[in-house]
Amino acid sequence: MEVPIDSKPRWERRKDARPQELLAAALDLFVERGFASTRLEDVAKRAGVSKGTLYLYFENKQELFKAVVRDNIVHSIGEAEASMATSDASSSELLRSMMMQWWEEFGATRLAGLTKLMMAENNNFPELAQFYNEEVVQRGNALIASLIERGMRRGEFRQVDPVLVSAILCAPMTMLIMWTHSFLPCDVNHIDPVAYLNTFIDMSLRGLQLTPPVGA
Amino acid sequence: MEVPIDSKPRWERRKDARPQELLAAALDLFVERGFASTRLEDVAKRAGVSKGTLYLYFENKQELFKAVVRDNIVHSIGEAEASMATSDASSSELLRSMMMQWWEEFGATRLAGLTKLMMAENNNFPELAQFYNEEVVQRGNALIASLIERGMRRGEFRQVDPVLVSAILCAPMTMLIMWTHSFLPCDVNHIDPVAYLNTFIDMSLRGLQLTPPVGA
Amino acid sequence: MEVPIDSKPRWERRKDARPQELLAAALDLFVERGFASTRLEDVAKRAGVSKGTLYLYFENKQELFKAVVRDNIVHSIGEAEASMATSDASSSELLRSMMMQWWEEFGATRLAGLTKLMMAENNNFPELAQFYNEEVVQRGNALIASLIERGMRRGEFRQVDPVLVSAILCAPMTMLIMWTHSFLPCDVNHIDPVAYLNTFIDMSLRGLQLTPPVGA
Amino acid sequence: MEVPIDSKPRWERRKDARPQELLAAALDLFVERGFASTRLEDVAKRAGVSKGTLYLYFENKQELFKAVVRDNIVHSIGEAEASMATSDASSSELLRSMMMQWWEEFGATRLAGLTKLMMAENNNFPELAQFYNEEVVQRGNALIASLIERGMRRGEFRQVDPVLVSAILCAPMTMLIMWTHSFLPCDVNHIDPVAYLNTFIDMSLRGLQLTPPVGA
DNA sequence: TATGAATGAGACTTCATTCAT
DNA sequence: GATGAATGAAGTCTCATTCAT
Repeated sequence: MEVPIDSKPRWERRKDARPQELLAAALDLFVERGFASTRLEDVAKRAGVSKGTLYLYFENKQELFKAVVRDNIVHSIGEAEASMATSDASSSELLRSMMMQWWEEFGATRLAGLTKLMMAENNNFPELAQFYNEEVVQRGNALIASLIERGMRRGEFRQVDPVLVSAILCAPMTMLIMWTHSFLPCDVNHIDPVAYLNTFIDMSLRGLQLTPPVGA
Repeated sequence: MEVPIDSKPRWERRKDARPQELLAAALDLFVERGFASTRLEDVAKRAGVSKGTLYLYFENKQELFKAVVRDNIVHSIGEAEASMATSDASSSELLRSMMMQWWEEFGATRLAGLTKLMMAENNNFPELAQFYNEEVVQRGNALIASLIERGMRRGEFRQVDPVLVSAILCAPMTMLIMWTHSFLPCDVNHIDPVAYLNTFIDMSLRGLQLTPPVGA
Repeated sequence: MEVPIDSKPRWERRKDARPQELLAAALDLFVERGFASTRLEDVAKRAGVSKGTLYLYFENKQELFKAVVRDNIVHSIGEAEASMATSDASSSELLRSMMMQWWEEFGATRLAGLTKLMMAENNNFPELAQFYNEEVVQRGNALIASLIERGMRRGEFRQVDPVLVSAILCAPMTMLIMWTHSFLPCDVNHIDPVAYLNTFIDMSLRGLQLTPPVGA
Repeated sequence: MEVPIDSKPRWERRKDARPQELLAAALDLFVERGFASTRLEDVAKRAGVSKGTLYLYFENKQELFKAVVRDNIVHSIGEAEASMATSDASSSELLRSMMMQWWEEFGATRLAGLTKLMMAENNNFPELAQFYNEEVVQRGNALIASLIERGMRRGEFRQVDPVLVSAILCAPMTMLIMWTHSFLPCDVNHIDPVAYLNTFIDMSLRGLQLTPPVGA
């Protein structure tokens, strides 16, 4: 890493690398201990810098957290939005593939700890809660809602309230994270996340299908 | 209460009027502000005693928290178990009525704050998390699972994995609580809980119905 | 001091004494080092208590300072207002006696350090500046202005703008303090404050007299 | 400049364009915010250099401060001394015109901020206080004192102590600066400086007049 | 039992100063 | 000479916990 690839002096390239090192250290500790219990001194120490250096890059603790969220979550929502816009799969398949991909690339990773963190501490940090709600929750819901609308528009899904249904579809995914990060350690009946998701998607797609089953 | 006298943990043995007042005050504040942000001075003030008195009954803040959870959480589930056993309604109707009743009698009340609290703080209280998982999560899931099995047995529901489906059915209910106690204050698209539940139940019942829709 | 005169336990009477001990310590240090340079830990140490104890009695550093000002300055302005209201001396004599008394009881004492402090640091602490301006500067000026008006009303002084003149009359007194607390240590031509004040009062009274001197 | 090359203090020897830019920037910020609240980073930024560069020219913050005072304050007094020596106006008129001119050319300008600054921060810099006292305060007072003596010599003023009176005459002028730079922002009863000065000069000249008013 | 004054460790944040480049 | 990233001491404020009464 420290090999001088370009003409910049080492300490200047250092400046470019610093924020990422700090964000990585902060992500680790926020996920591990939560927001309030994470001490900035520890973040700095893990990144191999001093306390004061943090403040060269982030105005304060909350801004550091926002930067972590932006760098890790907000960014990938954009990609999902883009990929949905260009897909020509059936809405059922699209819903399934997006959910499974979301699980692989987010829910099953360390990043999901940020979701758990926000659910746990948002009441104590209203500004963070608002930020997260706007940048993540609302956008995530909107993405799913637009997928529902796509399915209805294309005659694949029956008519439903896309806002309510997207909230319903997001709930088990969030819960999966909460379980993983909360009760999993003490849960003897481990639920297999992939089986859970597949079962849920099956059930949801049946529930969304155009022609109601006989006798409903 | 149901526990033999000698097996009671020490914190429970001293129970008389005073500790109950403290627990009530602590419940209010923990639900309102979370664990870390609740100051013992405020708990004492609300209970009308001095800060020092708290320490006569609870060794420290964590023990107070544990006592609050233990004292409040287990009660409702037994009733639900009993009422299900005696019902002769269709499983669809039973599922719907139990969920709506659960919302009215638990989800919409202050007690639901304990669910949010447990989800938020369980990492800090592993022992408590296990207790909660066993006494609440598992029993709640088992109750729903037995309802699914009842429906399958009676030919009302198609064959599914009752454990997975019960986890799926519980998720939106828990999420409803999390939203109510977390992002609701800053969420502009307020979701009506009853509409949400009804939509979810409709969708789930369709997804559980015996005859799959044409073309599925 | 600690002899139990009344029925209160010793530590409880301590609570009554504390604020005064803290205010005394704070006055010492504020005067000696200024507002910004005074560390609360030092105030606490001088009062023989711990850092945290300060916060039992004063919300923060600024409130502590305000309390010091209230306890030492605001309070004595009230007395001066009262004593002026009841005096039947000539306005000239009243002006002179009030000024000399002010010097003895305030300007020449340690308290005057608070005036110097406020002039020095008000720009950095706008809230304190406003407080001091309203509670001390304005009230002090108003007191002198009302004395001017008294003199004009009783035909002792010529017609002047009482607001401007009171500002003028206050200026040398304040400057006396600034000198005493600023350049005195290095000023070789020490000015005798009493002579200075008398000269100033003589000059001012001549300047205020009803009949202008011949040839003016 | 007028000093022989070798006797210049080291900091002065390096003077070229850069230090002047730094001093100008420092003057701005010291006047605006005071000593303690001025951040060297801001000084550097305003001068268009980096923080480190400051330390090439000034040993530390205090030395920078001293340099600013030396560089800005001493100049004007010499001019006033010269202009008084050549005037043949009446001493009353001379006093009035010098005071008004002083206000226009110094008191009302940004430079006056240095006076306020010196009064505010001198306790933290005893060496600087002495310098300022000798070079500014004493010389200013002596100038006014010689004007009083001129008036007495020419039979225009009654016999007074010129040292005391000059101190008295300087006080409101300094106070005018202190007010302008201190409480003006929060003072609702804004005093017009020119009116204030005129009132003060009127009053003082009456107080200095040869023939005492009838009944004094 | 009950009180509540007192404690003191600990967290965030600022900024003068240094130093490798 | 010039840079600007990095440092770390210092200061305010909080609050769980203790203990003399």
